[in-house]
Amino acid sequence: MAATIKDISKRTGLSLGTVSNYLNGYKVKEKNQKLIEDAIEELDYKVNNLARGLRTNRSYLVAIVVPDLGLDFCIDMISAVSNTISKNGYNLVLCVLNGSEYDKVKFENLASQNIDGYIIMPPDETCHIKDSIDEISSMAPVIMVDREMESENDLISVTVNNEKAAFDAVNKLIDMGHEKIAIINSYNTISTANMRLKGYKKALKSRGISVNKDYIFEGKFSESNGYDSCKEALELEDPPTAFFTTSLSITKGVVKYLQSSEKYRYADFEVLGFDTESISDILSPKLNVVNQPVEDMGKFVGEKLIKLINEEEEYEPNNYIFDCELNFHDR
Amino acid sequence: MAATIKDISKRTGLSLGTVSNYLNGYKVKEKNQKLIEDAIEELDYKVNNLARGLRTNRSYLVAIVVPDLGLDFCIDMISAVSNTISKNGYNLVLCVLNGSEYDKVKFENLASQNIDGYIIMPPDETCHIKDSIDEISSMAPVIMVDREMESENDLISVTVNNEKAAFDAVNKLIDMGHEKIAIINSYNTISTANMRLKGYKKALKSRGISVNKDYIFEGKFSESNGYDSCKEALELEDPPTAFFTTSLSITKGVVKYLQSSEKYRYADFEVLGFDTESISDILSPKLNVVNQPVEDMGKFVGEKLIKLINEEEEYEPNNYIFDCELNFHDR
DNA sequence: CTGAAAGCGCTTACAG
DNA sequence: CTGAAAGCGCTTACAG
Repeated sequence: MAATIKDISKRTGLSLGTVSNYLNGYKVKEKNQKLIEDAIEELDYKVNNLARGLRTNRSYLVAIVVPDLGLDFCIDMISAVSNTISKNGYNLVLCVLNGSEYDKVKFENLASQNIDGYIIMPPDETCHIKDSIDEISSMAPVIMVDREMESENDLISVTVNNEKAAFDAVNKLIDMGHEKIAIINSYNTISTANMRLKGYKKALKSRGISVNKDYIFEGKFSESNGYDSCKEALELEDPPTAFFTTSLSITKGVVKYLQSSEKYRYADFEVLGFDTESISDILSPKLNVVNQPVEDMGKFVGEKLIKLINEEEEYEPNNYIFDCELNFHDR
Repeated sequence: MAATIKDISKRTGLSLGTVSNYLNGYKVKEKNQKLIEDAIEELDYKVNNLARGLRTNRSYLVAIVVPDLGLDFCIDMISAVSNTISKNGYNLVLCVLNGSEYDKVKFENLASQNIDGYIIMPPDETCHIKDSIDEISSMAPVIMVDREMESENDLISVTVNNEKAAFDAVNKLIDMGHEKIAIINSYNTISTANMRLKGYKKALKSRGISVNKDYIFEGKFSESNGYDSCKEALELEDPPTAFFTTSLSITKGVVKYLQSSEKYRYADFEVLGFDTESISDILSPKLNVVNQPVEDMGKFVGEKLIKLINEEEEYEPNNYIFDCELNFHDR
């Protein structure tokens, strides 16, 4: 059996309250402090967070809810958040909501753990958990990340300037001489996808290039969407010369098609994708990349959440917007 | 304030015990059951796992400790485990031990959460947490994954047949006509790396090819190790014609070097790597892959841990070994 | 600075 | 099948 505060109390002859005071950083007579420290050492005492949490209404648990561990963005976000909160003594509970029938149950399991704060990247089918988010957000601070989502309570959200990033990226492709640019995107019910499409259209228009509906592809953030859309695009009478892809998996699908095709060569097309840094270097020529500042975002989100939990800051609904970085290779 | 069992008790006129019995699936008069269910519905009552856990010594938390979220193996393992345990009402706490000075603190934070069971993929510098693992393993079931590690208490471990997989893979390269095969590996203090090196040597010997020390590279499981080692290998007087790489990141480094080199072409070398499925298809020619059955392993580990937690199974130290699958492309 | 006591929300024998 | 009571390990006013 693990030692409890009671054991420390018995061994030192001090009351529970005094031991507790020491544990929580309150003043204790130096002599007693020594006594307690020795007892802790000898009994190998560890605070029981369950008990502490029951009293203080704290679990020291932060939850991060993500739609898909296949997305580099998610992984990097988890990594950054994990780092930040662990420095503050918090642990990270990971909840993957992949659109399955279990999502609701998973979220309820989460809710029963008295989580101190939530970081949520909404899955595609947001409806599943919309109510749950509303409910949770009245219990603990919630920060929405990456994708916006309408909610009863206004929430803090942290996103990237998707429209501007797409606008800049497509402009760069035009600078390089491309006019026939396809976009392979997710559904525009997802806020990020919608914004990227907007930026794409805006860029074309700003340069006097008309938007060709045939060049706009919608599907999942998946390899097969990239693969199939690329195939379809190249079968057009007037096929595109460049591809603007809005996720790593879509980009992979496009490259896969180009590499496996007998008719086309990857090197003959310009491919520009969101979040593709990790595979850019292994291709020749390299991919062009729209980099999201995930690490910065994760750190920001983690620190913000801790402050909200500690009530060092008031919860004020706001949308924090980060800028992307373009990384074009030289040809 | 969230409703408690007390509120339900008041509203229904039943005792705390009866409500608790209902909640835990014990028999309750049908009439009372209805009463309770209505009250739960109206008050939107949710069990407080903190309180329940304090009594039952259960946190409904399973922890997974990983060395690096950059490894596909880790991600897939997390994904599989998460899926499995969430079906059983458990939540997953993620702890990333990346070899930093904070590792020890992170692990202690974990330990204070009364985790019901641990899944641990040891980081490179196992020494950091060796003691902690010994300590933890006397409190809750621990399953070691991927890498073996000596420990005071014998533990359950789940690994892949690394030696055989490497043996088979290198044999296949020899079948394809290669004799000058470099291995770019991690340090052989890591059990997986050590086993893979053994298999590599064994394969060469079994085919009468002498092991050339110049072809054996050791470093981190990192892109830069792959890149630098590949460069070094090709600068040898008698450079290799094939590369056997033991991780995704190493493989990426090798491919990156070959793609960016002016002297060499990626297509002229055979590259065979562990865990490289995710990037195989976007290269031409495709990569040869040693696939670890991560999903199966994760499911197995998750289910095993739940059984151990529920004491449906005795904890018996054992090493469960899974087989890898080779995936060679046709040239 | 310290001690005694109440209580966080739940479960668990024990009577009945 | 149900109720009263004790207790899980901690914190928190409140006296002193």
